[in-house]
Amino acid sequence: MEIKNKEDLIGQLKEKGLKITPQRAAIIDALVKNRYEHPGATMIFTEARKKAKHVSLSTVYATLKEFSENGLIKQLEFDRMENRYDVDLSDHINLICKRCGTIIDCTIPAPLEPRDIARKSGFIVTDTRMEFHGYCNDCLKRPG
Amino acid sequence: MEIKNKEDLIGQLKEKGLKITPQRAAIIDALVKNRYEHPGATMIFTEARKKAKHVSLSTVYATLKEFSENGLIKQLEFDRMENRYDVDLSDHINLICKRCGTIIDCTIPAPLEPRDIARKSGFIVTDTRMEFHGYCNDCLKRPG
DNA sequence: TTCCATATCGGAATCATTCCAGTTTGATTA
DNA sequence: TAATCAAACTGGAATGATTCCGATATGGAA
Repeated sequence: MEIKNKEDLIGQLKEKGLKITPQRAAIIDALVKNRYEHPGATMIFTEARKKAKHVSLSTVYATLKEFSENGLIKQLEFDRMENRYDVDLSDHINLICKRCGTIIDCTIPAPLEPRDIARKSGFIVTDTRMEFHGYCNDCLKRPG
Repeated sequence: MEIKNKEDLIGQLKEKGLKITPQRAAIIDALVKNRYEHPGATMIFTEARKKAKHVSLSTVYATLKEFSENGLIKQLEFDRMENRYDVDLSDHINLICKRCGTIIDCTIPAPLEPRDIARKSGFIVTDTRMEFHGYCNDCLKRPG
């Protein structure tokens, strides 16, 4: 499941027991069509409106959250910038431009060497962010 | 410069031509003293107040931003959670608990294998975040 | 001591995101 | 095909971390 299309995502929705609505179809369209832009909620809202006239921003947010939580897409979180969404769930590095916000997928495997990245893509790495999210030992022991 | 203390940071301030104020000294104290907690602005504010009675939250934010931009500390950015600050600028992985927000430093080198991390630390990785921030090719060509 | 660029201040503004309470609807079942 | 209801949608209000603002204070060079 490297390259997901609309049908794949709708299939996943059904599997999870989630409903397929015109709004969701339009949002999926927007996500797939603009996959390389790693669109944010605003762009998805604008794009989705072209297909389904009646989509609200609240719905776009709720839907993107729902999709993320169900593993259909990945949410790339930021601080003073809109979150962005990625349909490509495979392991890859995101090259994020501090100036223009462009996000480029980088599939160079294993040894994460900023120098290699730079040489191969022309991207200059000033700051690396490598985080693993999950559950710490203490929380795993604690019930709840 | 693996383990930074108060004097190191004040030295860096001088080097950069930044002023040393009671507020900044108190903020540096808070940063160093709570380094393993990776404190957020609120905790730094509370801690700094214990030393310097007159520090405002605005100043804390401005100062942390200033310090981050000048490379004295590293800002760990989040979406719906306070940003956190790290005095340790060496390459390391941050293990972030999704439930309690604890941030644990992980100094395992090279091949970033979630399984290894889990085995060595008892941390269960559900989500990896590896991002390189910098400048893309297009932006480098463009003037400004 | 003077001086001024830099810091600090509190309060208002920002803005992406979430919450809420009321309405609509997909899709299951009879 | 209609009835049913949990799930989804809606717009507007609320949230909350962070930034902005214009005024005031001050570190440290001369």
